[in-house]
Order: sequence, then structure tokens, then C-alpha cells
Amino acid sequence: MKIEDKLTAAILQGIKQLYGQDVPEKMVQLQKTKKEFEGHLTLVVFPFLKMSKKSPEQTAQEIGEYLKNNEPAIADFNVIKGFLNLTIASSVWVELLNTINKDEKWGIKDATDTSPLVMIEYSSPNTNKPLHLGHVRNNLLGNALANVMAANGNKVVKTNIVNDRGIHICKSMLAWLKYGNGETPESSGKKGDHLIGDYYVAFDKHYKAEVKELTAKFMAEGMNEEEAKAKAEAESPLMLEAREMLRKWEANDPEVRGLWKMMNDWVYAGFDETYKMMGVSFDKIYYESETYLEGKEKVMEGLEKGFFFRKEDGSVWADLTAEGLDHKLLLRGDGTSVYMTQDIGTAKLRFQDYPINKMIYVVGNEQNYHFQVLSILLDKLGFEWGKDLVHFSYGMVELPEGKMKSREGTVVDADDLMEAMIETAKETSAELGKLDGLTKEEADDIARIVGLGALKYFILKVDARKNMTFNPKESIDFNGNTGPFIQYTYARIQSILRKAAEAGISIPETLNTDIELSTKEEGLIQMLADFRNVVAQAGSDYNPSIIANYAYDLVKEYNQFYHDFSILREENEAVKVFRLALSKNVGKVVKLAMGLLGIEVPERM
RNA sequence: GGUUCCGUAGCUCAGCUGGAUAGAGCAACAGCCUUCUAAGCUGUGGGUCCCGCGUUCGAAUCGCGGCGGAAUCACCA
Repeated sequence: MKIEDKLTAAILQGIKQLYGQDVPEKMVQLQKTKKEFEGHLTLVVFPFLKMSKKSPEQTAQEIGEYLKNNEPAIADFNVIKGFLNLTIASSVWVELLNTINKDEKWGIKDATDTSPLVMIEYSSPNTNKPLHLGHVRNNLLGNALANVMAANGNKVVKTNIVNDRGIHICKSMLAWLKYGNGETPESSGKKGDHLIGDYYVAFDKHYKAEVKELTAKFMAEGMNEEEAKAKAEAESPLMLEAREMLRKWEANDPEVRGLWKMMNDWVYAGFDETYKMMGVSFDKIYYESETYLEGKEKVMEGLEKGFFFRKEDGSVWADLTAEGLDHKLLLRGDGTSVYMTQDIGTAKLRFQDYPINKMIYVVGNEQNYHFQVLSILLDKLGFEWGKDLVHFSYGMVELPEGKMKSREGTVVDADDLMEAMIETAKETSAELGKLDGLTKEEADDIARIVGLGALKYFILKVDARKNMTFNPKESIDFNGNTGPFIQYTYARIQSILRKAAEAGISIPETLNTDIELSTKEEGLIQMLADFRNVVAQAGSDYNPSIIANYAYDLVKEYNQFYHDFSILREENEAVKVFRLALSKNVGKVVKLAMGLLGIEVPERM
């Protein structure tokens, strides 16, 4: 039983005894005592003044005395204004540590057969260019959220919807045909996604040049600039060719389809490498080319049932004015589908494939409106989870000079970024002399773990909703509130445990409670115990960042403890063993917490 | 213009189901490595929590109104 629950019960009992009234549980506001005061938990007594009819100080004093006399867990108390600071007995903390110690996965709740099934969609790349920093945030958040949901006892299916069709791919294909000389990933030594991305850029370059030329021509013929540009864009032969290619694709032209498949496969091979390096994975991948037709069917079904309406030109719309929104297009006049139609189709397939209880879409906040609409539409169409689907909406990653713009070449590439982080980690490790005596493989592995840890933590510690700034010049720090700091502390704990084992000191599963603890040690146990709440809250709030910030707080606290107290040099055997057990469990919880974020921790660094 | 989100130290961010003197890191300055890993620890300086009004014993936190920034409101995805 949690200490807070136990105390709450005791306090309720006390209130009844002292003031003869039953009060609702939520009036008992127990919070962690602030550092500058003595005690572990603090009861705010203001809510009870009405029934005690006494001053805050007197009321707190009364409740404190009651607790000290009647609740064995309370060793002492002090009163400051309306705050009753309660000191919990050392033995209670040791018992708590014993509980935590026995539980290898403290704070983690495994799914059972009857657990709800949560599907999480994330990543969702286009196949015409490599992943960039924005995708990195998406992937890391999606992966972390999946871990968090799983740790809260849900069955989790991670899914990815790949946008593998459309005009953007045709542009890359066309450019490759025109300017490529048959270049392949093998022949060029480039990753497939980068190769295709380069041709997408090439298309854009040639297209722009074409438009510029045509615009000049039309202006010479007497048009104003705006008209000329619009006409040039509409009549650009390159763009017309790309559109023609898309038509052929839709008509299943074997040549176009063949090229499309080949080039997409290159891209997937590239993505797979990136995902693998990033440490993210999927249980089920959907391809838009396979789902986009499904949506039409569903929309037609809705049309028959009268949820939607058709305009004279044949286009199909949803009237959402009753929900405070506008009219939304679902099928174009020519019967082709739009983005929304595809999401409906994908939803349909997913629902066929899995008994989904909750659907979470990890998609940037520029699509808030889209998901608001999607939720309503899915609900109308009879998807049980439609109404309360979760759009896990995250903010943009911006550069100091503003948004990333592919046009201006300011896009931060995911592969480059990871490589740079690992390289920096390697250099830093070498400078600090951490790599002495390690094999190259070991050193490389540590550099990978630390470099990626720095990147992942940097991104995950920020509240997902907020836009965040990433400064490539200053790069990501390895000191302070960072992934490496947490990893470092973990590695140091492992080092101590190794040394203890070498010295033949064993840590018993159950520690003797007859030991005096310092406030720092008690505080650490309190923080360890809190991990449960943190995981639960991260799950119910869909918020991985609180785990990141928790891990930092815990490690920061442990580091201070580490410097103030000796562990292996401690002479009192019982105290030494206790501190080892405490360290071990800090290490365990840090590893679990970082694991939820998808961040590895090294045994040494 | 409508809707949604954001605004906390020079910078990057915590804190927000109302609670005590608003916290970290970076940057600056001053200390600490013959002792369990100094990617660390200790200290100093640094604040109109965007502004105003309201609710409350109590507001960075809740409500309303402003101001500033972002996103979105496409037969793009």
C-alpha cells in the first residue's frame, strides 16, 4: 500500500475523531515537502479550518499530534503556518525500498489478455525524401508513447502509414528518368531515401527554372507578372509530365508501376536503416497505395446513410456546421480521394485487422483541424473509437532563424544529425579519456549510445505540445540536464556495483529496517517510489516528457548523494549494504525510465 | 476575421488537478580530482511568471478581456 494512501486514511480518521465530520478524500491534500523544510509529506490544512474553527497553526498542531500518536508510520511533525509537515519513520522507507527492490520492473504494468488494445500511428513518412528533424521528433515521441502505454498495461500496436503515392513521388521518378543515367543506391553509394530525395530536389530545380523562363516569355507577350507566373506554373511541361505520370500510375501502367516499386523499395531500405539506428520499430505498416481506395467505399456508405451530401459537380461533402465546423470535402468531383478519404480508408482497414479500443495518431500540430474533423467523421461512420481518438499533437522543431525550409537548404537531415551526434560523443569520450582500455567495438557502442541518448533526451524532455528550438551550431550539450548526464550516473552506479561484487559484498533481497537514514536517502527512496505515479501520469496525459524530467531529477538527487556520502568506503556494514541497495535501485529505475523513452544506458562510459 | 496552441532568468526548458521564499541546465564568475568515474559537485550574480481585471484565506497555475507569436480554416498531403 502506498504511503500516501495509508496517510490519507489516517488523516480522514483523525478529522472525524477531532471534528466529528466525514470529509471527502480529495480534501486531503498531501504533497511532497519542499526541500527547505523538515519532513517528507505535507498536509495543507486550510480546507479543514471551517470545521476546526481554529487557526491554521492550531489545526495543524492537532492533526499532527493525532497522527503522531495513532499512525506508527509518522515519526514526527512540524507546523509552519497552515502546513503540517510530516516526517515518516526510517523503517517505513527501508520497507519501501525492499518492496521496490523485489520488483524487477517497478512501476511497469504488463498487459493481460483483457487489456485494452491501443494502436499508435507515428512516423508516417512520404517516400520522396529522407527523414528530417521533424520526423525525428515524431518518431521518438511515437516510440516513447508506445512504450509508456504498454507500461500502463495496454496492448500496443505500433503502426506506420506510408505515403507512397501521389504527385511528389512522380516528381522524383520523372527527374530520375530525365537526369538520372540509371543511378542506383548501389552505383552511387547513396542511401536509397537520399538518392530519391536528391531527384526530388532536382525536379524542383528544373521546374523552377522552367517556370522562370516561361514567366519571362509570357510577360514579354504582355501579361502582368502574376498572370504570367500562374500560366507558367500551369503549363510547365515538367509538371504536366508529372501529372501524366500520376494518371498512368492510377491506371496501373506497368512501366510506371515498375519504376515506382523499384524506387520506393530503395527508399524503404533507406528508411529501415534510419529507423534501426533511431531504435524505433513498427508492428504493422500500412501503405497509402493500398488504403486510399478503401476510403471511397466508406464515404459512399456514409452518403447512402445520409451523413454526407453530394454537390451538382459530383463532389461529396460532410456538413459539420452543427459541430461548429464548416463543410469538408471527402471526394472530388472526378471521384478521386483526398487526404481525409484516405485516413478514413486506413481506419477501416485497421479496424478490420485489430480490435482497437483506442487509436492514437502522432501527427504534428499543423493538422489539429484535420483530426478534429476525422474524429467526428469516424464517429458518424460508426467507429467506436472515433469519438475519442487521440491526436497526439506535437509542435514544430524550429531553427534559431525560424522554420526549416527545404528550399533554403536549412533542413536538418535525420541521418546526418545522428551521425554527427555519435561522432561528437566519440570525440568527447576520447578527450575525457573514457575510452582507454576498451576495444574499438566497445568504444563505438558507447559513442552510439551516448550520442543518440543526447539527441533523444534533448527532444523528449520538452513538452510535446510546444514548438521547440534546435540550434545546430551550438549542437546538443553533453553536460547538465542531458541524456549523457543521466547515462553517466547510471554507468557510475554500475561501476560501484561491480566493485562491490568484486569485493564479495552481496545485497540481500530484504534489508533490515533497523537503520537510521539521512534525509537525502529517504528522499531518494521517495523519488523511486514516485516512479509508479510518473508512469501512470505519463500514460493518462500522453506525455513522455514528464518521464524525462523525472529521470533527471532522480539522477541529480543521486549525484548529490553520491558526493556527500561514501558508499564502498562506509564502515558500518549495514549502512554500506543499504546504500548499495539504494544505488542499485536508482540504477534500475533510471534504466526503466530511459527505456520508456527509447534511450539506452551504458554499463560504463 | 473564426478556431486551436503557446508566452516563466540573457538562452534552452521544468513547474500548471490552486498552496510555503517560482526551479534546473547553458552562458558568466569563484571554488573542489593521491580517496567509490570531475560527462560530476559546491557557491555567486541573474525574474513585471506578457499585461489587466476577476474568483479565492491563497493565482505562474482557474475564468474573462487585451497584447505578442505559431498553426489552421484548399477539389495539397
